[in-house]
Amino acid sequence: MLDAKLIRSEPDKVRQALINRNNDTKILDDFLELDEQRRKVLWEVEALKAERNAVSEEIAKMKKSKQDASSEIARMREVGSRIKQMDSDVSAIESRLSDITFNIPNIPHSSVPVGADESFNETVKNWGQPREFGFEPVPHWELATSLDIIDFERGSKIAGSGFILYKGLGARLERSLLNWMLDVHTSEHGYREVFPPFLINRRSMLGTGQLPKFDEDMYHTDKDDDLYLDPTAEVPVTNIYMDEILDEADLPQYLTAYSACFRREAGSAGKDTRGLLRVHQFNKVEMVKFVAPHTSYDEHESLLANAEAILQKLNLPYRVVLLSTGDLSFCAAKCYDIEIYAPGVDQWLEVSSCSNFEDFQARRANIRYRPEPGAKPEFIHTLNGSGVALPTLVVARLETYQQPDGSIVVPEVLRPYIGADRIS
RNA sequence: GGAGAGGUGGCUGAGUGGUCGAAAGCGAUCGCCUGCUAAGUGAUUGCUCGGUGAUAAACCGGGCCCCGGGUUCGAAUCCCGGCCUCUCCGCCA
Repeated sequence: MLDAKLIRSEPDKVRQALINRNNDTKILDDFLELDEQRRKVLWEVEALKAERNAVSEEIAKMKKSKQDASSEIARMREVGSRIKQMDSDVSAIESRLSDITFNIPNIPHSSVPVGADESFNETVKNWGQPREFGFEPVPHWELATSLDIIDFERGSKIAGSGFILYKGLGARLERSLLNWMLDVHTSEHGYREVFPPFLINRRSMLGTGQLPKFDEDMYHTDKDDDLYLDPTAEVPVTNIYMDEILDEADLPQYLTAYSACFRREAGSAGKDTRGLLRVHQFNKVEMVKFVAPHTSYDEHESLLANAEAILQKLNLPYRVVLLSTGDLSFCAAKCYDIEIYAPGVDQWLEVSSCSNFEDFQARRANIRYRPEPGAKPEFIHTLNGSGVALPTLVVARLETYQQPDGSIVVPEVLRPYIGADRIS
């Protein structure tokens, strides 16, 4: 969320950000009005409390010297009940205000192209050449089904459509990719591995911004637990330091984690959802960074490079897209998407999203650090990027490395993990 | 799931209705002392909201002793609910 002081003092900046994001600005006006109201009521109730504190102290003294304090007590009884009423007014206002604040998106960074939708996104890099085929490449669901490495029908039978059953070398490939990516990030990119819970409480979901806006995209446990299935390891990993004040020496901190990811992806059906293109449960390796504010844009570039390295090692052509203000996600100040080419479906598919949230998530999750010993705590900056998401990676992998006979070549780097050089 | 114990500042830990934002110790910061280190010594040392002010320093006020309610003129302290931790029992991959 944004700093209330910033919204108050520079409302035009916030208004412009909302316009650039193609959002309604009414939310800003609601905030300003309610914020004014809050301070007015707060001022009154605090004056009453100050009086109560002072008189209570006098009462204590009078009682000690055996004086009669009954008229003061009677008066304070009145004051007390007014305070009670006003306190409940304040908390009603504050809860409405926090609903509003939690729904105001981040302000895009100045380097983000301004535009209402994805047509304003900028491709900033192309790497590799899509492979030339001497035959017609087939989509991954055909390859995987005929090789019996993914069983879409039985996956649906067990859980429903969008839930995938990997078999044999398909399962092995899944596991190999996860292990290999984690190994690359930990041994070559300086990340520390963590293995987080997959069920997440409400507070954490608020902290990283999945709630309150995207409730309907999340799986939620029934009964009284009030737990969400994690939609990405970003959530549990970023919230590791919720409500903490880190030392400057603790930064920067690079964490990487595998998690299964659960998303409803409600309303989707049709051509773009076949095979692995849109699933409700998938595997992903995520990278999360906690950094000092002045370093976050450099850290953002190296985060992107860490994700790119995975694709380069697999020799999969990709492009890097800088998202425009209209396509930028709610919490992000700046975001690069990495898309890989999948020849069988002839599409560029998002395989990673690398975002700098600046202090937006840190403020929600209350994650701070001391710039130096004894200094006032400041909010840190958080970043994260997929490193990378498996479904689209597997799609591109299968389709790119397919052979005329329907078998699939295993890239060099994965052979030690899979224990085979070809899936056939 | 059942029974019990407990949750106080960066840490240890005292505090059962008023002068307690909280003793003491440790740690940390700044200074003094010291050939260096250690020891000693003095001072400082929480977070947050609002106001005045320059979105400074400083000052004034509110709130915070796990969280939320309640009792009371007044709550770290009493009562209720919740969360978490530990111990024992049960169940279990």
